[in-house]
Amino acid sequence: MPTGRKQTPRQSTERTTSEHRPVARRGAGARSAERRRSIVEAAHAVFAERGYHAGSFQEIADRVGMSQTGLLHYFPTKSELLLAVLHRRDEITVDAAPEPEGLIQGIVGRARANESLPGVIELYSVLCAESTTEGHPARSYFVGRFAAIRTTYAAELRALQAEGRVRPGIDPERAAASLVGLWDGLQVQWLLEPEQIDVAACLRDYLELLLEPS
Amino acid sequence: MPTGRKQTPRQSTERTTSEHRPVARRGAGARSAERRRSIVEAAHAVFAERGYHAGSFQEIADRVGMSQTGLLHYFPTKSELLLAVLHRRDEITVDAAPEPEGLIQGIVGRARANESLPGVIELYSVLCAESTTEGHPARSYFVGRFAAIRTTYAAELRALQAEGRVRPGIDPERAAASLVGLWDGLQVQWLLEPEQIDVAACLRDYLELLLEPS
DNA sequence: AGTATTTTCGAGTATGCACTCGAAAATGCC
DNA sequence: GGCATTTTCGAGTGCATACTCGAAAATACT
Repeated sequence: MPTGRKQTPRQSTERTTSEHRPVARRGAGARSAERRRSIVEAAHAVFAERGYHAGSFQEIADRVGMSQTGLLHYFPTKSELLLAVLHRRDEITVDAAPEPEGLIQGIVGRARANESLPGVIELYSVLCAESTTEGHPARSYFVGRFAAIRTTYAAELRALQAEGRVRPGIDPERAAASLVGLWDGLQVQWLLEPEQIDVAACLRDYLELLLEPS
Repeated sequence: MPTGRKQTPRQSTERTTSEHRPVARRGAGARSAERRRSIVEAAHAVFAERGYHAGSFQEIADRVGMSQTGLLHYFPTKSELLLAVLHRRDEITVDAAPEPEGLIQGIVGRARANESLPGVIELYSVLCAESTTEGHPARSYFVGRFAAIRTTYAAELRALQAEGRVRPGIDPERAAASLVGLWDGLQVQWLLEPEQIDVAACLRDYLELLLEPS
């Protein structure tokens, strides 16, 4: 057995996720939520730039302007902080996602919007691939997230199929997985060479291939 | 400025890449090449399982059955070892790639073949995303590799287009980037849930959408 | 003002990391 | 056997890491 990493779990007696503090409301408490938010924000940036393993408490603490130990008061372990960042990211993208339009408009629009916030994409792409490594704390998060997105897209495609608007011979499940994969794969290329890759245009091309010319 | 990482470059006086030792051929020399190969092999496995940052000289040395310092005799820096691994990977996949068939057969066949060697895919997916982080030693490798693959595919698509075998309205450059992205993105999902994703089938679906039904 | 509570941090622990140094052991040519 | 060279490693360096401990400072409710 090779060395391996320690990363003790630490049980985390309460307030594991982040919301609904128990009951106690004494002392300087109002500032707490704000602090947590700014920490999560800084952690988001650091994990996006460096990845989970290479990102450190120290750097996050530096950015937020407090000591490393002060930070540990809010997030006692690194993986807890990571999960808080990921869930925060969900909130952000859900908030910024009315998606009232059809499948094409919605996806292409979101892809265009993503171009202006590269940090979010970077976090997603880097952590997503990193999470396939052994014992990564974000693994189950990404497994669940991918499954959810795939079923959502598959349902939308089946609905369009019922209207006869999908080109014949398309399998909705496979097309949903392909759509997700295409998006993520293009984003990685875009991160490496933003000039060369037009994520939204490629996605539109693909979706137009899927749908009936009508 | 936050802490940051050291990672001194170290100049590497000679034999930077790996091949063509200078002239000296004395002492126990024949074993050297074999050793290097087994080290690169072990490093390949470790980087695939853990990524570059989380993978360590110590674990690689353990697997190859030698001391960490002994390993450093062959690869004086970690990034040199990484690049050796990546170039070795190129050799492997080029060797196993006759690709005499057409675009579809070739790509789908290679995707199927990849299913039996998950380590190779894992290495590729993990390092590729990791390389988008700041100052990653594999960044330029992946930039170059993506560009090369895209131009290859784009050329093949243009050739098919000249034969009238491509569905009208397809942009070869964007389709090439999409093909690469689709493949990579699907592989990440496959790494997370091998049962749920059929990479080769999805690729075939996409390629059949690109080409004229004929 | 007093006090319970929260927030913050300085100092420390144990560990892992890439990498250095210097020398012993192994090896092959003469 | 002698010798130049290569291969190997033990010991060490300096640094970064996640995380602990205990106490001081800040805060707000009474």
